[in-house]
Amino acid sequence: MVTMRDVADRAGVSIATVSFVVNGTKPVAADTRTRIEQAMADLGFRRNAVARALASRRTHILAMAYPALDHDLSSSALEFFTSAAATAARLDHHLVLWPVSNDAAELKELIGEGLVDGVLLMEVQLDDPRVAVLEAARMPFALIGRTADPTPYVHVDIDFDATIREAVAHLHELGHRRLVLVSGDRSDPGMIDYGPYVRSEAAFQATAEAYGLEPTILRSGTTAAAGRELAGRLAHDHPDVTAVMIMREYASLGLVSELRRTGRDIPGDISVLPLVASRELPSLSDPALTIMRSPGPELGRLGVESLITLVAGGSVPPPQLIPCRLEIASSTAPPPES
Amino acid sequence: MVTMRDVADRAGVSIATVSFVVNGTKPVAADTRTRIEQAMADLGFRRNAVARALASRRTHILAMAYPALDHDLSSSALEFFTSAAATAARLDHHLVLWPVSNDAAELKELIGEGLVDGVLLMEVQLDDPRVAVLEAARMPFALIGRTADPTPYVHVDIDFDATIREAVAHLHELGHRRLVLVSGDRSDPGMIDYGPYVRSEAAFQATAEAYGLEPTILRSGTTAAAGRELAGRLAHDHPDVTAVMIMREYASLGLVSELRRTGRDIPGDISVLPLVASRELPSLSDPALTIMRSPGPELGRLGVESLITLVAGGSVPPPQLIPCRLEIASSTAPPPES
DNA sequence: CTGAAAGCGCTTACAG
DNA sequence: CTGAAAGCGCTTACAG
Repeated sequence: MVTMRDVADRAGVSIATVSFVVNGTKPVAADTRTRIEQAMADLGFRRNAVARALASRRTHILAMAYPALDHDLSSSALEFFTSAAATAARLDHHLVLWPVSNDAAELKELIGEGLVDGVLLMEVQLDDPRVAVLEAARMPFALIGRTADPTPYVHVDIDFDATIREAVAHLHELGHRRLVLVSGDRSDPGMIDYGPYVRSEAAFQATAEAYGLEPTILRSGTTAAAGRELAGRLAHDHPDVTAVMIMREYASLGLVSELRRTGRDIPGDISVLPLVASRELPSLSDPALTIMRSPGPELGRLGVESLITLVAGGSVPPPQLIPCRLEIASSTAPPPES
Repeated sequence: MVTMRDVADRAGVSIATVSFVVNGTKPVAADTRTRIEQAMADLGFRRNAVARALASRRTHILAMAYPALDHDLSSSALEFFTSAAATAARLDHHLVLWPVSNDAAELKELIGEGLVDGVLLMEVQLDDPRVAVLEAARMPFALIGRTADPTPYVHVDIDFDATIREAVAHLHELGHRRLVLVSGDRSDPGMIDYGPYVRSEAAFQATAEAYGLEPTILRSGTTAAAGRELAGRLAHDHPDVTAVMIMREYASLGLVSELRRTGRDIPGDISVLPLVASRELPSLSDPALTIMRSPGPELGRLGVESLITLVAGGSVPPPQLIPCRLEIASSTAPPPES
């Protein structure tokens, strides 16, 4: 391994001066700098990340804490991870994966090791015990999602208000007046307080009121089978509904396939609009789905950027709320003539 | 931060002795040990991972190098990551994400930082330039996948031979005699040499020969749309085929939906068997798909275990080839009477 | 603009 | 069984 000592010797300077040019920490005379840079190139020097971390008290490592397999994160999560890791790399950082459960003790242990400068907290609950652990440890963190009152914390999240507004506007423009929002099943203990459901439902109530519509809300599990079951409930309990906004992407596949199987035309008889969908979803269904696409990559990037800003001790970065964007395909159209 | 110095002072010993009990490195008298453990508990000591790493020359950090979004890794990849990270944690390690391209220079830079003890290389090509980089840097690594001749390297991979054998056996037992294997499109430059395709095709040739069947091989892109297009080719060019084994899971969804749209009953007229599928796939389709399920979690675990063994300098862990397992649902059945 | 030196918090021969 | 001390490869006041 080539160390600063080696570089310093070859350039005829002290290791402090080498450090100054490597980090740009202090001005160095042009010719000295040139000699050092030459020596580094000759020897193939790379600054050791561990020694740097110990001396500077900054590891430049960030942790991504996510509850392993608690829900179907799958494809959005991978987009998110990749974007976050790439952003971290661009800003001279690394990203470690902490697939910790929502219980706080495990997180506390990991923090104690002193390996990371900050934590990105995914799948935040409205009342999240992990936040207290992070605060007590004075560990910088950013929320991906929001607690009930996220004001005191650095956070980035989907803008559910704007997402619902755009979705409703799209359907309303097409002529739909009987819309339903399918939110997630909250019977699961961990899900009672799940922010995306709570906020979307509230946003739908408000938006529907603004349009003078009745805000019908249904719940569904996450699987395609749950989506199929939903199709039955819809036909039986809400036969007049002409458009469905649905938050679970796998369930939307089951919903569409069961609706078609039972003779409903999509989008002729009923429009289907998945709300927080990943890139792959549209093409997985027939007809291709119009979606509100999840801003996974943007959230990953912004989460890391915000966290690094916070760690650097600059100003506290403002919250970032990013709406899903409408991507039109073939599952929404004007309602049938009535 | 509580350091070993603090613990040593409170227990009335030297920091060396504290280190011995923390790591179990050397025998320590029972009462001394008790005093130290009490002091650690009182102070809430946690050994600093960075200092440990610098002194011991082992960071206990592993890197997961994967080409970001080169293909559709999505859901299997997340299972893999999570399993790998959890295994790492269980063995006192961390996992960092390196979404590096397949080009070797970037990997070399990262290795140079000295942050990681070893690298897990995903999406290995038959002739992979990254392997040379790793070898030159004397960086321990394990392949997830295989180079053309993986013998010299620690590797874990899907056992394509056994997977194809079980898939063919399943279909043959049902009575199918006209099978087709749908492999991936290799027109993409990076894909010409893609191991999973190459090995599956070879395995199918061999297995078909053993059964006295004609080994028809088609290629398809990864998307659902590509799967739909495939349905047309199948009907037109291979009308007598009664069973399709297919390697791309999204394409299998398009294939099934297009077959049904054009009036083919599944599994009545034709059986469909996705070969390296993730857990979610079966329920995403109607009928639910019988699959050969990808051993993502097992590969993640074995990859990390093998790599840690290698890093620890023990014996070189043997290759691990894990077959996909047959999970029967509703897309395979006896062929129609002819 | 540059250097000598302390120090980050551990591990690990070495000595006793 | 335990301790004193060197050392891992950097950063960072401090002095000049």
